[in-house]
Amino acid sequence: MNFDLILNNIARHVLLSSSEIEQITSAVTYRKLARKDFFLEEGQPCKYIAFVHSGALRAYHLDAGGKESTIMFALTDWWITDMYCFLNGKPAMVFIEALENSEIFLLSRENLDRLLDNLPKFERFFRILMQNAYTREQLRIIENLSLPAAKRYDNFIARYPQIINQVTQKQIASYLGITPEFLSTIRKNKAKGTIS
Amino acid sequence: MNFDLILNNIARHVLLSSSEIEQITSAVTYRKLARKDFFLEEGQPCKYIAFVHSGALRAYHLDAGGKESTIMFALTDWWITDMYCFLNGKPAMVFIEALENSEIFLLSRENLDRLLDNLPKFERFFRILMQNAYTREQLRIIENLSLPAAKRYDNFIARYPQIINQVTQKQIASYLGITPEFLSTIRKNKAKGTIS
DNA sequence: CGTCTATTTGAATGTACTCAAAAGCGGTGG
DNA sequence: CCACCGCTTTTGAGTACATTCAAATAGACG
Repeated sequence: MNFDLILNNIARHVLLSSSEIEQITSAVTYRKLARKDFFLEEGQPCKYIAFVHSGALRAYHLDAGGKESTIMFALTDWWITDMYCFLNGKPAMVFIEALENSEIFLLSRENLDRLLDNLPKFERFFRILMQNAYTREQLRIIENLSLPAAKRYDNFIARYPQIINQVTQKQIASYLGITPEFLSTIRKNKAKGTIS
Repeated sequence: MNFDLILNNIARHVLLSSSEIEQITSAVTYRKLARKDFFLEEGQPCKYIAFVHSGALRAYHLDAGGKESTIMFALTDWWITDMYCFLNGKPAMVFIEALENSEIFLLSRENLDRLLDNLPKFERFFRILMQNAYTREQLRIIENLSLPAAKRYDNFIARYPQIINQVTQKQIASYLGITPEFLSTIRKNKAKGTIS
């Protein structure tokens, strides 16, 4: 089992001793997901937080009318779960599916709590993880409120340039809160402006 | 100086010893804000996180066209700042103004870091604060993407029933991402449905 | 009391959506 | 490995939701 990626992800924020490394690696479990497998389904208990070792996942909400709203993408080296339901023991509000064959590390609520209780470094790491998640979502809210769809698309592409190879336009549209048809016309208009 | 409210806010998540209480109370400073005073202005350094001891604040973004987008409200017993800029030392992206005469406690970045370094309990408290902030924003994003404006308004009123006495409709509209005129017609339609 | 801002109302406009159909592309199985 | 099938993307027409602009009314603050 290769823990380099997940340990480096943590070590980017806190320095880990070999004992701490040992406790962390023994707290997580490895799992493979095939393309289109679900890591989590709406209504199910959300028992784990996932670290993406390889591949790509997507979390989305499905409303009564069947409309998908993409909450987040998680590429390699990202953490993902339905955080509210994971932390509060509620049934999941979202689906999380593998966009391609993926490998993830799972951390259960009980093991997370044990790490938080026993390793001050991990408490700090998780605090920083939550800080970053919060400020990222805050920024997304500011953009959703203040920018038109075309500009939000530009920013998305600029911020996550590598993502376009792994997700469909339909999925990007549902992340931006617009229809795939409308994203298509946005892209057409953009192309018109370009001299090639 | 009455620290009961802020200490209780923290003690809701972690138990504090008298030494810890002493370190926390000596890390914060008290400040009064008159109605319409700014706690923070766009472009300025964001040096503090604020705890609202009394009154109410509002954070909003102002775009090039002069349109306001309300990021969050903070009533009594809430924490507020431009978290991204506070944590990363960037100039503020938002204005934070007092909606009425208010009293706040300020915690500087340096003092926050000291508390995080010296008090594991405070690190835990702040982690939980960030967790809650993150999951709240996540929920807001889901609603913004999947619900029509009228439903978002209902949810807002249901979630923060006391807030309607302290903020204007114009401010609520800018929180929901719609114009005040449109919120007005939403309310009119709602009233029509009601037999009184 | 007077002024300034918020709220309501209505008309005209525009942005983004729905529906439908054609074209493109990718995955899968023969 | 190619051909088919299904899903994604594009395109266009018609529509609906929400905006802009303007003006009248109401309400709040100094």
